[in-house]
Amino acid sequence: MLDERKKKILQAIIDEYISTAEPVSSGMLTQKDGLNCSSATIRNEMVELEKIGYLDKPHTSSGRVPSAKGYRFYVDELLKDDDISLEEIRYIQSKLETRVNAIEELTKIATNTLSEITHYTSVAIGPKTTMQNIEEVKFVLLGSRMLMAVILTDSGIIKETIIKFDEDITEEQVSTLNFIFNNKLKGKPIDEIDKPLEEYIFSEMNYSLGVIKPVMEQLNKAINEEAKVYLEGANKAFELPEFKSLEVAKNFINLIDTKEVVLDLMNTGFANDINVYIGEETDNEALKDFSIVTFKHRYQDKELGTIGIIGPKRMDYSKVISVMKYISKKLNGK
Amino acid sequence: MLDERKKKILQAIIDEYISTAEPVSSGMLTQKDGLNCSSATIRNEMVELEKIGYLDKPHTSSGRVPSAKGYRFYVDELLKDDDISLEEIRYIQSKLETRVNAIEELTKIATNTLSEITHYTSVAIGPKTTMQNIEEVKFVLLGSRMLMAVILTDSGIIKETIIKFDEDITEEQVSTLNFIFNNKLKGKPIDEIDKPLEEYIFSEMNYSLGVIKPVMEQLNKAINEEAKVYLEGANKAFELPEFKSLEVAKNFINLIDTKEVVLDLMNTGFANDINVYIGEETDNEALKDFSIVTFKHRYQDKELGTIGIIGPKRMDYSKVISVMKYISKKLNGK
DNA sequence: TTTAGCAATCGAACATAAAGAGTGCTAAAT
DNA sequence: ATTTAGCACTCTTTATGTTCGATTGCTAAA
Repeated sequence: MLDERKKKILQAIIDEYISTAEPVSSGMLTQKDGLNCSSATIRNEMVELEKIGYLDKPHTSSGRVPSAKGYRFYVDELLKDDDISLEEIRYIQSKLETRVNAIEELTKIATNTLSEITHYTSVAIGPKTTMQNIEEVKFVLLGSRMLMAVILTDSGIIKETIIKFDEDITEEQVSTLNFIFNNKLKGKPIDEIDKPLEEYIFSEMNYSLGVIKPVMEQLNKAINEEAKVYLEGANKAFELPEFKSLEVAKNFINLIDTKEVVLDLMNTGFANDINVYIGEETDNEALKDFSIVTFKHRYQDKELGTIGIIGPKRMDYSKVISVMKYISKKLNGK
Repeated sequence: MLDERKKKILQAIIDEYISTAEPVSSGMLTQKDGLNCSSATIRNEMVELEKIGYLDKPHTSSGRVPSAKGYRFYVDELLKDDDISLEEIRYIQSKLETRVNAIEELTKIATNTLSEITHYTSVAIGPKTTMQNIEEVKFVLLGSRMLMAVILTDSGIIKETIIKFDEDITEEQVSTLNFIFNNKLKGKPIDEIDKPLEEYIFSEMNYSLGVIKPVMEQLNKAINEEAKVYLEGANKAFELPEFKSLEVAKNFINLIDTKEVVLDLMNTGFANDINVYIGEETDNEALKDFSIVTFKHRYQDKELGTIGIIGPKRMDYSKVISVMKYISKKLNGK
């Protein structure tokens, strides 16, 4: 579709624009290696590239700027692979090697590392608990009127919640609860605990356990709770030249404060790949100046959440994608 | 120290500036009720107020702006009390009435409410676990190589942590752990669990329980973990006129992203009062354009954390302080 | 002690000009 | 057929000046 020279020029323009944030002129490009032609020739090519929508011009007499379509072509076809240095690899390794006990912590570390290396803002959401199967539910009595329920799912996610009662709970009641839940629910999908439990209680216990109602209520609440969100390096964004525009800055803040838009995007996307959403591609006004790159965080191929980067449309896709691929692989293989 | 008229003028200037963010002119003030004199008289008074450092002038021919010292006088001497409407009281009540099971949730709700009502950004930090006494420690086996430890402190804070082992743990070992911890540690300060435990294990158990080391390590880690931080309404700040300045916006983002400065400030402050830090008063460059108001969140007089507001120097101290007082009282009395 | 009056000061808004960067097009060169 | 030199044209940026209005400080009268 695009001849070699056009590809080279497009790549050069995008690389240049990514690093300077300034419109790229034909004159500038003649100074690059590999392009053995005059500025006039480049100008002619630029008109072509603009015609097919890969480039934009802020105004008549300015240099060119990549369009969303241009970035898309760049990401899909021109990307340098493995744009990650040895130091970066070492740094990531050292961070991920930290011995952690809970998956949440690992997610946090990964998110932080991603932001550190790319210098962009990084977001993570925990897994949807509702999608997991129950491995084990344990109840612990705290004081005399408080119960903690700990749910362990088959992918190792741990979720705990507290249930308060207006009257004292006995150790015996706790044992009964533990018995019921662990015998009847093991391996069941977490969002379907109501039904088997109801059946069981009805058929074998004759509703004898009065504590079951508040427990079920609180468990349901805990399970359906929104996944936790981690945000790292929001301040880094403010060093970017695009944040000179108050409009852009404000949009960004709204994006990461309400989180809704970003999370929606993170919940779409394919499981086995890195997903790139470039500026206005998503048809969402709030995202027009930003790009989002996400991947599903998996451990031994079980989905544990989504981690993403949010940065300017002019983000260093090559680096971001390379680093993500590496982190994703490391997380999964651990 | 200040005669009545000067006080009135100062108050009028600050009130006006708080609501408009524009330098206040002598002419403007003559239109206010209660000041029955000409603009020239007010001008004379203004020079006086400027001389003692309560007012500033952006430039020679502009109106006056309150200085940090001016705000300080305003907060200490001129504040309208109970600047809170019936609707606001109702709103706060309805929010705080929500039945919650964990203290963390209540803190979150209070923080959110505070931000909603004042329209400023609100921050909360949980209590320092180290300052509490242990009420109960419970261990739960999850799977075969994972242990969850749940610590209940005397002020009702619950802290849980996960310990992973390289070999299987038996239910018996768990029982032993529960026995040791609950018999030897009840009522002890949480940051001193090592010593009595060590003594006990040494004298009565002869180090027989091999699992104790990783448990202690992880417990210590959990106890000394930084307190959780809640942030609400960061985006609201961007509606303020002072955020037209990119400099200010950037400072703000850094403040709430790194959090360090704000948390330091929140950790100082007196327990029984509302603490106000106005702009450059703190000698911290990053805070020069902002004010911070904090209070200790208590329940039945036990300290549960700190909640604060961060807003422009020109914040509505009267409203913020009134609302805080009310929320503080409500939280404590619950 | 207060106030009217007024010159002086400064910022904001607007207009204008000059400089510089970059383009598109034309016509010549390869 | 392609490439390129040359040049007019366009648009931004920066600097400069001008006007307008708001507000002050000061002086002198009330």
